[in-house]
Amino acid sequence: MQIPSKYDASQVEDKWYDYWMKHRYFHSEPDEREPYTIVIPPPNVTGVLHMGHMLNNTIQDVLIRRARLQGKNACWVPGTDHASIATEAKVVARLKEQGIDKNSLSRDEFLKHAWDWTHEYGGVILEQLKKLGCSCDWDRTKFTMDDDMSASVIKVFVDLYNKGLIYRGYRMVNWDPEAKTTLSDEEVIHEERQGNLYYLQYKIEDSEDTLTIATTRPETIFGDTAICINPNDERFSHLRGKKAIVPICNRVIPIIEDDYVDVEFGTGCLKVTPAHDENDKALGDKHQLEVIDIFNEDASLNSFGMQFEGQDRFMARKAVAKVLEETGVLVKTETHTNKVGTSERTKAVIEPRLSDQWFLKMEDLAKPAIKAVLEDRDIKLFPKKFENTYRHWMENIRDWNISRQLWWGQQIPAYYYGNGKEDFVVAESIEEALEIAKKKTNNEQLTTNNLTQDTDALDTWFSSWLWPISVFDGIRNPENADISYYYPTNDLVTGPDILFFWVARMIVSGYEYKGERPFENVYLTGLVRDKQRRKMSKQLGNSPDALKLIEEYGADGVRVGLLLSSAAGNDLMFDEALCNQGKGFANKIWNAFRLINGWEVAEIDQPGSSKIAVAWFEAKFQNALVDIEDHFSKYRLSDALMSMYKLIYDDFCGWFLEMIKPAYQQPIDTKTYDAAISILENNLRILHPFMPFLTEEIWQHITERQSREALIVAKWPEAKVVNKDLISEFDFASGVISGIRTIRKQKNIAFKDAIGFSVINNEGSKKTFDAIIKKLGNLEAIDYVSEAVDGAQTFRVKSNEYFVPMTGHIDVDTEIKKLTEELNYTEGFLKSVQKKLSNERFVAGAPEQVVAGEKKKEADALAKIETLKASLSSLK
RNA sequence: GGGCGACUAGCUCAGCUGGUUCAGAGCACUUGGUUUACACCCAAGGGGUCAGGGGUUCGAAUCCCUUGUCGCCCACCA
Repeated sequence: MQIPSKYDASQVEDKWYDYWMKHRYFHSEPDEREPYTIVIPPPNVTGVLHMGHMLNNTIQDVLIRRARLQGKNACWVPGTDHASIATEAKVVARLKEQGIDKNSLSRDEFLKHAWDWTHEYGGVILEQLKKLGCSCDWDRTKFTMDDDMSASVIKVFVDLYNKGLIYRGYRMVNWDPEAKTTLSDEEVIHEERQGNLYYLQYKIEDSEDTLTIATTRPETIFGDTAICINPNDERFSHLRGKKAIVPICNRVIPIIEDDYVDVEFGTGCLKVTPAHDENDKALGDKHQLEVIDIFNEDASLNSFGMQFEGQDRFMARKAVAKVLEETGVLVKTETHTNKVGTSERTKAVIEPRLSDQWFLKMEDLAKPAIKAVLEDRDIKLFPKKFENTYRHWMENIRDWNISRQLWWGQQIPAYYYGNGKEDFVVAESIEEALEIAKKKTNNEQLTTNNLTQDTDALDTWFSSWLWPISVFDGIRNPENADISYYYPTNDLVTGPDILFFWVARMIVSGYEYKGERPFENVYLTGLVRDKQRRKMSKQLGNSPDALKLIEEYGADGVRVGLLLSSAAGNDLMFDEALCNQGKGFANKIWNAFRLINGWEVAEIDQPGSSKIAVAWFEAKFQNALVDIEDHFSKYRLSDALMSMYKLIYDDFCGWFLEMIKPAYQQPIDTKTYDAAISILENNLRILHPFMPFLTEEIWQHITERQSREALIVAKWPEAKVVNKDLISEFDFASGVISGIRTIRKQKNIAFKDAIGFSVINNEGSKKTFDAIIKKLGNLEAIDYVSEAVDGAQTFRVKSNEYFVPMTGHIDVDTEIKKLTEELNYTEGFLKSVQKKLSNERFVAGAPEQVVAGEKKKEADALAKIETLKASLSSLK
């Protein structure tokens, strides 16, 4: 059978994915094994795969595949999120393209369009995850708006309401004028913006006095209901109790005093607009000021804006400023940078707005979640630095605005039976609501027709915060077999940007609804950036097409590329060159397989060099296994991968295969061949989580004649005792081999020409690897001698001296120069060691081990100096 | 404004509670190589006052202080 010398991922990947699916290897059912569970951070149902997803899901797949190999019952639950605000915006935009105005549709009609959209695009991203090799249990795929998922959300809402934790309140909230909905505080991103500070002159009633006020938002003067000065500010003491006149609209407003006002800032007086600023609202409440809302829901001015009615706030700002300037009210403008809240989703500038909204009280709910992470350490965050961030947020947690003025989402299960603010009941269904309403009103005549459901939908995060429970139906059926078996889940892999949105809230809901943690470890990945450290984004166009990358480098190549340099929590500087390195690695392994596969096996004796090679690699493998285990325990996946990379590239391909490789067209002995196969298989086992396709392909090639199960469900290698002595003996031997190669290079001796070789074994080194040195150095023999060999090139490893006899002329001067340099260096080194050792405080203060180490260095250096001197004198 | 974290080779990063893992890795680079597994390869190399300054110590990349630069999170100053 002809095997191509280049590994072609495209020929392989779909084949194995189908094979795994067909054999249902990804599927999990509760059994007697230990469970290992991950729930996917559900991507937006209509989203497409980007680099962040690739990284995130590669990590999850590595973890889940490793757990599967370790014999655990691995279950990775996939799914998508309805992403109410983003999806609704997309649907509205699409309708607009079709000439349909959302407002002309009924809620049900709109939802039908939204579901059509969801069915059309929904799940594309999940199909893309399959290309990446993700071994999710697709039978368990969930969507946050599935009937059972929505029912869980509603049930939780009702429960929290009945516990008194959900309330409806008239509050200042974050209003997104573009999406025309409120947002939670977490969905507001503060950005620094360059703006102006406008100095406006207000007239004082019945007086010639004026008052200058600095504001960033002149258009809000129509909502002014007071001027505030600091009571301690003597500059304004003459204005106490007087009234000011708002320019343009000429409303007369009181001048109030409050020490909230900073005398240093601006002019030391503040215009108070209670409808459009949270602080002003607080001031207004304190001083019982009128509240004038001047904006429509799209943040254009309403009738209070007079001639500016209908203008957008930013247009109005300019227009108002212009009129104020013309009328002499605007005395000056200064540039001013300030932080502006923007919508996470629509990027629109947030407008503080007073409205009736639903809130969840967080303070008490947060307590067990704080304790779990920071005191009991039941949940561990990787990297640990995020615990500080978590603490800060949780300890200053504010009530969560959970209502959205959207249709795409779970509709709030509150039913109004009258016009009063409190005339509502909360229930899981309208029928239940009716019963409660009847009791509450003592009115048996009420029918469902008298009830109107609240039109708001719930924040998407109010459904995803239940994800680890609701995907197992643990809200509706708390004792069911799945939730009992899979919950709590093990690891959660996500980005730090949703630590508050999602992770913290899942912890909260986990303790509230299951009484225990939702997961044990949280692996927070970094952002994927480009080489220039820029965030990858659609606008910049610097985000590569995920599927194209997979086409070009293979899923395995991309996975390796992503993980080669991505420590938890550190941003990942993505470079396609890394994927190419991954692809190259795949090809390297492929060719190692080709080499072994091509050998003819014969019943011949095993050479001593092969026997020791096998023992040595086994030691290296076990040593690496310990390292890898340690890296995994710390979620250092890059380091685990790098350990494997070096093990396979250097130790396996570079050394081991060269050690056992039979001479050209010679057969290999059975013992060595079997050992090589078994070693290759172990390599494939540990590498499988990172490179599932390539490893499965080779595994199946090997096992063609043995008919075993697929690699995906094979067993992770067992840990054995590491033979450290063998490893260090070889490290010495490899130094000798390097020395030989260097001389070959310097003297242009082709590898195929065997050379003579002698050694003065001052170190008393063992001869374990002599056969290997002979083979890899292509030596005629290794002669142990006690005298320096004349007419030879020399090199030293520690105090051992090695000689390669040369037939031609030896350049004595060059040899002397080389030896002298080495001698000078070693003497300098010895001097520094001896200086340390002659320092009494060092000898007294340092631990014994360290002092012994220094003494050993001294002895080694002395021995080496002796041999160098001997060589030198013999040359002279 | 408050907090957190980083700064080590050209690049990306390891270096835990001070001393044999102490100056490292991978990539890149230089030089040589048609050694029949692989040029997506092999071999041999070069390269860093561990951001600057100070301190503690017998000993500091590692601990402390300070300056600088960058990043992130939080925060209602018009």
